[in-house]
Amino acid sequence: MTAEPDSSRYQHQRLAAIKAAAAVFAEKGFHGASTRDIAERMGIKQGSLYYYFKSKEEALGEVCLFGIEDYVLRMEQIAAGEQPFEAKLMATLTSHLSSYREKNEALKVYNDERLYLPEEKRKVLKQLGSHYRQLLEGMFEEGIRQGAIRDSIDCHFAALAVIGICNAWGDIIVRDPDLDIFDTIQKSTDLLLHGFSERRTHQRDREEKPASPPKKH
Amino acid sequence: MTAEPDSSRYQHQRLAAIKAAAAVFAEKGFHGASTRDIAERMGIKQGSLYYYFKSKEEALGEVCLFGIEDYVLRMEQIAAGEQPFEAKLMATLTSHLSSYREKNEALKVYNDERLYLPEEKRKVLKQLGSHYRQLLEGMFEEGIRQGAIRDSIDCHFAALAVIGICNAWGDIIVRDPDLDIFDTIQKSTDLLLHGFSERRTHQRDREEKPASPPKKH
DNA sequence: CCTGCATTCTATAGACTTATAGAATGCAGG
DNA sequence: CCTGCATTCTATAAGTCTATAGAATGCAGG
Repeated sequence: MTAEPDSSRYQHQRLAAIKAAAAVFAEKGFHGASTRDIAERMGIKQGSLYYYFKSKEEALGEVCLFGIEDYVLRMEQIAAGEQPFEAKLMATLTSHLSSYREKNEALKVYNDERLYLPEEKRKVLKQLGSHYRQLLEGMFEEGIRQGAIRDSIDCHFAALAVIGICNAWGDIIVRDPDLDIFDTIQKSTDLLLHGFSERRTHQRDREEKPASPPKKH
Repeated sequence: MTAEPDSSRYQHQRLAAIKAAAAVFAEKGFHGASTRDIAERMGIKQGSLYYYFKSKEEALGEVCLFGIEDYVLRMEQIAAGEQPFEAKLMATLTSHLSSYREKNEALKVYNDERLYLPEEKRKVLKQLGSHYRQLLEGMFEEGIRQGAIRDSIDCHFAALAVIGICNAWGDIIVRDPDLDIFDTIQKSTDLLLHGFSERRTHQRDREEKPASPPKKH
């Protein structure tokens, strides 16, 4: 161990391995990617990878965990905050879509490949995912109590819809590095809050937009 | 050819092969599935599969095509119709989500695995997909002209969002055969049209809900 | 019954993969 | 300099997979 008690070169290289695996799995899929691909991407030989992972499957597990762990954490902070519902929703989208840029491909791998993990590992991830969804559901329930959203909203449906939209944009974000995330976040938040329909009356708003005169056809 | 000019046993079996491949690819992914898996599912031996496909890749191409071809057709009919915007949107969701049930897994395979096809085949599919999106964009433009939706809507964004939501639900539909599709269609259409927000004024509506008093927190 | 054709089978070549074992390398500290 | 440990390498066993070749099967019509 030379110097630090535990986190010397090993920890650093293991993380590099996880990131390499994330990139390769995201591009070729778990089964389409070979351990040689991963090793080559981090500049070592295929066999050496097994110094860091017991198996290819373990690598997948680590990538998936890496992909969601702190994005669940961020969701907890958002949910616990004091902002009004609209701000929380936007913060959620911001956090979720930003993950797709920052963490590169690990979140995508979690979404697309986790089901190739053995039952046991999948259960742990499933709980994290369920927790995320429940936080979101709680946010919607709070929104209803506060009168920010309609009380006819099915919170379970709403949470799944938000997650679904985020992941749909995630797919696009990962493949198109030029997409303006912030624009997407704003438009998506607006869509989720207000829908496409012409609002045919003033809301309570006194906002930035000069409110283009509600021309009807 | 025994009887019919062309579509004797061969055509029938080839379709069976495409469906078997769709099921297996959907479950295990293109690379995770073997030609043996496909053959076994249709009750023949691995080598016999090559009587129907030149390669595993060709099978993937056929599955993807099978997955979208007539769902694009249905979209054309919807777009060309005379219904108001709201009805067209709902028809779109109905068509899209129903495809996930009817066509079993082929549409899912199109979504998840088509990028493993060689450039050339992918281009054909991409055009079909783009066409679908353009039809949807046209629907939104028409909706704006008719005053059904806000003219601030970005039609390109809107089309991608609708497709994204449909595919997100598709993932869930394929894995959960008990999900009530019709309920999902209705809630999703409502979400897309009106959003989650409390509408704080009478629209033109005279609907069922007695409009719970807009309590603020 | 025999011939011809469509369909399926068996067997296998050749390539590629995961995972392991044991050797090499290089650095840290005595 | 030498020893010990962490890290990486080489080589390979054992298995799987795609695709092909040629044989078997069974049916239709003469």
